[in-house]
Amino acid sequence: MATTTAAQRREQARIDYDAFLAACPTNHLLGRLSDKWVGLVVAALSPGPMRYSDIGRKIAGVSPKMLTQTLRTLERDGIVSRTVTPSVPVRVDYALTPLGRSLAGLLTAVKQWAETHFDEVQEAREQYDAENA
Amino acid sequence: MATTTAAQRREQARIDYDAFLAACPTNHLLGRLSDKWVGLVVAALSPGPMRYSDIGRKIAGVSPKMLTQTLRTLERDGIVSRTVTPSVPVRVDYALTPLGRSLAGLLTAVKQWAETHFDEVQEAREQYDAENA
DNA sequence: CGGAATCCTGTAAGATACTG
DNA sequence: CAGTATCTTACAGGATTCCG
Repeated sequence: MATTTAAQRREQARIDYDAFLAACPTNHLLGRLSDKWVGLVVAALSPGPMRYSDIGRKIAGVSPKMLTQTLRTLERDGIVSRTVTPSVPVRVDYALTPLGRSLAGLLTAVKQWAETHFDEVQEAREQYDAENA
Repeated sequence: MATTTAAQRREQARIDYDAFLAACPTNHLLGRLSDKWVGLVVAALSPGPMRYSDIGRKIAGVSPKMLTQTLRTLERDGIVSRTVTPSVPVRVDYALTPLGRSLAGLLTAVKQWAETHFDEVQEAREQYDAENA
């Protein structure tokens, strides 16, 4: 009998499941939204277009690497647009696309849910922590 | 003049910002939602209560460690309830709380957004990849 | 100014084995 | 059955430095 019993079967299942998850739009979107900086960048860009370093200043604490990385993936997904103005010092503006504004609306919905139920979560936590002294 | 110019200033800003983010309900919720397994567990529990190993079997590819960890944090946040029945082999049931069902509703909203705009994202990506051969 | 390339490190996921 | 304890990796995130 093969020794493939517990571990290998689960590993295979995980591979299949990862593929399934990668193909799942919802899961993918959640991964995107949950990214530490994505929410902040979208929020920063909501009022209007901004330059690279303005975003960096507004977000305060982001390294250039992460800012670029975040903006790149958002640009690739059609969430933000990138406009280069080849003046003497280069000028690059970022703005939300229509799709990006739609995403901002979704974030607003999440925000409202969070604000509505935040105290319930807090209460549940305090109770849980009290019970598990 | 002090040598604290670029790096240290940003580090300080990051500390402040981390505190700000930790206190932000929206950001915190996003972090929770984005957790790889949370969405799956909530989805698995949506139809009704389930036992520990049933969830593990349904999710397929989750290690006992991650399953327990996920369930614990969800329980602490008041998203799921944990019921122990001290029979001969112990039996533990997990179920969504009202708050958990509310969260499931939010996930549904996210899902709908994802399904609605997924093709736009796909298109944007293909175009982006084509331009950056 | 707006990035790209490189290296380094902390965290956290996962495998594995064991317990009440 | 329902976990816990431990170990090991992988990779995201950040500092730093240099280029167009």
